[in-house]
Amino acid sequence: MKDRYDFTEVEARWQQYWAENNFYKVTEDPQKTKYYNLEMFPYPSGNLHMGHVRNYAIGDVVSRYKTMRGFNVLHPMGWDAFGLPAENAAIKHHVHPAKWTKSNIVTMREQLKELGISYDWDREIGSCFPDYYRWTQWLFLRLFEKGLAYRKDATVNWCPSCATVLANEQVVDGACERCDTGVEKKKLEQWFFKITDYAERLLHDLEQLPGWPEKVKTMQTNWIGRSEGVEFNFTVEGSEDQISVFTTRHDTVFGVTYLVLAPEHPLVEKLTRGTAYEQPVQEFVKRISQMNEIIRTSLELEKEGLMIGARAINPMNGEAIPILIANYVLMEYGTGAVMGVPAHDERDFEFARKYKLPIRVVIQPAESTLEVDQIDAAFTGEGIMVNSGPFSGLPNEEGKKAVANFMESKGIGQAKVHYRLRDWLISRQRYWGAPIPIVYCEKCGLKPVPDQDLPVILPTDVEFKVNGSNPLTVSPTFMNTTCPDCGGPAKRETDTMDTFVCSSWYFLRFASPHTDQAPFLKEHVDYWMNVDQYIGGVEHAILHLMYARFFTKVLYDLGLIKVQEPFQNLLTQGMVLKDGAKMSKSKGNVVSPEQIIHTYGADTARLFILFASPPEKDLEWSDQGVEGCFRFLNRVWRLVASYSDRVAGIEVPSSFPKLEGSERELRRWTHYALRKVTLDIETRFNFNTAISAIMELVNALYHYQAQVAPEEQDVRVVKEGLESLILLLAPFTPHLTEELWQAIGHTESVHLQAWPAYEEEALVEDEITIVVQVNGKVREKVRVPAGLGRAELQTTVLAMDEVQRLLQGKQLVKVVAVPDKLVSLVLK
RNA sequence: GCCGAAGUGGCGGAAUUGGCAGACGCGGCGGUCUCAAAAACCGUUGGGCUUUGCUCAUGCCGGUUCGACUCCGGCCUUCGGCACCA
Repeated sequence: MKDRYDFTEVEARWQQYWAENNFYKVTEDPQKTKYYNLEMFPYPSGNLHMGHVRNYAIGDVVSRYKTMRGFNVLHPMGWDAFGLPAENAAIKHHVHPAKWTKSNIVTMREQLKELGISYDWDREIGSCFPDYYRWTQWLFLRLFEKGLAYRKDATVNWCPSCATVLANEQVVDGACERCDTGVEKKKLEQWFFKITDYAERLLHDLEQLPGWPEKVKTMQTNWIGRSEGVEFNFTVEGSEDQISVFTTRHDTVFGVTYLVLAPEHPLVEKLTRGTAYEQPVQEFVKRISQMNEIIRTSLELEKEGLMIGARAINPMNGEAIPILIANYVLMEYGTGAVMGVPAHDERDFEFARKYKLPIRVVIQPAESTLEVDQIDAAFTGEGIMVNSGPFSGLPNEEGKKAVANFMESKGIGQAKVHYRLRDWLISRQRYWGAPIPIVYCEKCGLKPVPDQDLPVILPTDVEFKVNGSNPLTVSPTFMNTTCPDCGGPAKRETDTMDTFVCSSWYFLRFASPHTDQAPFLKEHVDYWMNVDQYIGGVEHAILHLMYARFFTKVLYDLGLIKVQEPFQNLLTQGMVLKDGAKMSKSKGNVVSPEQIIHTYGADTARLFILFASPPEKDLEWSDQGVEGCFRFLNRVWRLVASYSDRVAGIEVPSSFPKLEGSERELRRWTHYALRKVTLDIETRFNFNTAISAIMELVNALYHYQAQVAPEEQDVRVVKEGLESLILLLAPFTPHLTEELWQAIGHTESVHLQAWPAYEEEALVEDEITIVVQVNGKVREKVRVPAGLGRAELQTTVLAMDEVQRLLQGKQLVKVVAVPDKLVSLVLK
């Protein structure tokens, strides 16, 4: 064995060994318990960044640990390979997106291999390849058949400079993330997935996910935004027209003093046509609709409204109240009309003050009395209903039920649940995405592409213009097709799918990555699903994780899979920071993984990133910390090298006789580390404390080496320590440990070994240090036999000279003795 | 504004069930080796003080307890998410 730790040579050699032996290939094995471990697949942007390294290092520890524990581990990797940057590269560098993406994949695959991550590369997939997106299209068609994919007019984010629609997440502070042009609102016919049909299940089934962080579940709950209320109608005075409103405060329905419609409400035009209000209302509506949504929905924007001349009748008390339109009422939520109760709603109060609308108190708080002419804020708390006809005197929560029942029995309205969640807009006016498999026939109209004609392939003979327009719309070879029904001329849909569609089912494709019969084979998916451990950044807490859950439920309903939730356990890793900020080119604080790997090796990089912080917390990068980890691995190397010749031929006995002194101490450290590392990984993924226990074992081994003369050393105890050290370190630093495992006399890979068990007896100590506290402060320490009972412990401690000295001149009020821990004395 | 998370040495962090606060690592200081340096190794390292010991100290104020980083009440700060959702 070499004296020096040559990481470059060691890492290259073992990577080659793993590749040549297809070492991490996995197949379905009904004899073994499966474990599906998945990290979020990356967008192939060109290079791995530290966030990736962290994500995949964490995942690799889990995989290698579970494998050593005897599980049949599925650990795949692929590429979320459609998306905007490829098109930007096409425009800027005149490379085709496919070519650019492929070369990025080659680079990043190489980098992942250099990190020594244990992927089954035979299962690699890429969402931009026809053998994958064929099935994305196939799944689209299943949603289409179920009515879950549909077209409707929608107001979308439009970048005039790029001539395309942007996703909400591509709009940063009201501007296009790419060219910084202000985003406009535009009405376009777009494709949607009806995720709102699944709102209740998506919300309810969160309860079935105890292995998810509370934080993520809360975020999803808020995003779905369930609210219970009633929907009921006001009648427009002197006409048959009904205005439906939704409210969660039906207990305040007798306090309604006006009605507000969204400017886009369909009745606005009808009610003002030919009246004196027509002109000003039209101007108002035009002005509001030209505002972009970011400004319009910001809280800073002052509430603005306008009377439209008509009045509405409150069905509960027959009162006629004015109708207004206002900028703060959204057409997309509820019914697009809101009842105004200024006394009990902050927004209504502000609005009523501004426009001198009447205010009527209908809920009185318990402690005080609200007077209309004195209140300076809405009262939104609990109280007793007043001025509310037959409901006066009821506590408002009870009143809610009574009003709802009354409305239902009289046919005025009904209880209803609304959600904040909107349908998922999936169409993009982009080239580099999965084409939506739809054609428009002049005669037959909108027709789905038949399954056997899939995939609808992206054409390659296209040109990318600087203005960013979708080249599909000017590609005759793509656009012109024939109708699957009548054979007549037809045009293809030129929109492509949001990349989140592709990533909503990729975890299923890993079960059968190469089949051309179906998106996945049932026997494979039923064996592997669901994902036992999913690991990725918290930035996907809502979008990706919600969409993937939605797809899973749809596929369950279609009978294609047996699980209703895709990810059993979720680990959201923290960010990698440098100087307290997220690494970014503009801040100039980027540390390149390649650079670190070439200077210190992959094992050092992995070890540092796992040691610096627990996985779910943010991690502060430290060059000196990396060096510390490198020093540690060198220390491990030299330790093993110093013993390798002496221990190679030695067998570690299955049990040791009762040892004393240094040998006993060393065994205690060995088994302490075995226990600590096992529990830290098993129960809470705290790799940082697991690694510190391994460091303590190394310190103990060095200590033993320094304290005991070479000829006195017990090589069996040493070898047990070294073997434990190497096995415990194997999931963290896979290359180094392969090398060291061989060096101490083994021929099989360290990663094929069983995870070592710890021995409780080796941890037992004969004597324990007990702390003596006086009035809560530590005053003395004493060694006593382990397991000494409460009474004996108390007697022993009280008999001590030092303790007697402390007691002098004081009165002993109370003694608390905790075996193996402390004795606490209360003195007066 | 609402929801959530977090505040511990010079720094990253540890303390798993209420029981010695600061494990492990970084950095600092002192030493060994060396002509010298690097590397490596050994020792030391929360602050203060009148230094065999005492005292302060886990964001702040209070409470419960023999005993609180940990539990309870009230605040402050930072970060993340949502934000006119009727």
